[in-house]
Amino acid sequence: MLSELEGAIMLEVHMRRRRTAFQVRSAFLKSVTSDWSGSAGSVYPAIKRLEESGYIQRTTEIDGRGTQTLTATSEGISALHKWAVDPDLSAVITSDPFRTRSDYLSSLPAKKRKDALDAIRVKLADALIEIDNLLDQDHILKQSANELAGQLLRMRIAWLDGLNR
Amino acid sequence: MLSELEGAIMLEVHMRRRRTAFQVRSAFLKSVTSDWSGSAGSVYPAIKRLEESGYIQRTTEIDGRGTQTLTATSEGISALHKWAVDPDLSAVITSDPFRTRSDYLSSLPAKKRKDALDAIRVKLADALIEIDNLLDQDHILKQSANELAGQLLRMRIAWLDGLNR
DNA sequence: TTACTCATGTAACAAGTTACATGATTTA
DNA sequence: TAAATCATGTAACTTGTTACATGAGTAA
Repeated sequence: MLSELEGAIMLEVHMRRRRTAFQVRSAFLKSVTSDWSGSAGSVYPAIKRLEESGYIQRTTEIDGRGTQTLTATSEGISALHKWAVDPDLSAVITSDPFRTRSDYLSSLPAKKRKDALDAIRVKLADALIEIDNLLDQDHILKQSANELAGQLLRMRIAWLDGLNR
Repeated sequence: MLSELEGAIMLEVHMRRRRTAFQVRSAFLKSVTSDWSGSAGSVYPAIKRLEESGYIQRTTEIDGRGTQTLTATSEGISALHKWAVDPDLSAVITSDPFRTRSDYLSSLPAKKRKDALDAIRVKLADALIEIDNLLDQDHILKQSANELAGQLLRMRIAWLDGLNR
């Protein structure tokens, strides 16, 4: 089964029909939801693995720059589908730094707590604005993901507001 | 700054006043929100690091079993607080397998999509029942975390329902 | 006495991060 | 022509996973 990073790379390559490793990296680097750092040391080896598994095909362009265009093979598309629809993977609750801290934060004495929560709310509001801006633009391929990220932030803010009352 | 795993270990040790490494591991292993696997190979080295940083103190009990009780030092408590209230860490949007798949799932043709979403909804409902059961019990120290995990699952289910309409 | 739980740890392996290294093309 | 961007990759290091190794205490 594909790893989360491998699946995300396959998604980029397949959904956009063709991508270079550099474009995949850039997408991760720019993503507001910092799912993956997009570090060269993770993306290039992962693509190498996907190629060795026969999920990705590489075509070297004749542009002197050595640009390599990646496309998903039919086996790659199958593997991607299997990975994407697996119900267990979609039900997993992964680590959330906000959730990890929530009980500690709510246990703080009122004054200290208010200061901490106010600073956090500011950052959450900033992040939300950034995501809402994205939703106003094109980004058709990431619309649901950005929508869900926005909902997550709103959920956190609502939780903070519930505490301070 | 503490890593997420180190912070979570400090939280366990500090919030419960004293813990053995085994108890910390067990808490992670049993946790419904599978934030950390609780593997021995991650917990024991992390505790070693925390001890070397002077954040945790180790007392070996005289029970023949070699049980080692861990307590947080005052430096450890300071580091924990700094880590817990850092606004940037609370605003981070970490990887979410459900969100990663959301755009792919919504792009599927109606029939295929319905089958996939139905299977996922079943798993989400199961996970939600498990969390709601936990909330009915004691678990005072993890109440907020479990509450937020439940809200996350409800959010996913609502998103699925929105698609199938 | 057998099985389970409590208890600590290491070794091999896999995967990710940061930093480095290199060079072509484009834009100001 | 200098700076930014496009483009690919490796090396050292850190962290985490799986599996192994060991042994004491407890309950059936």
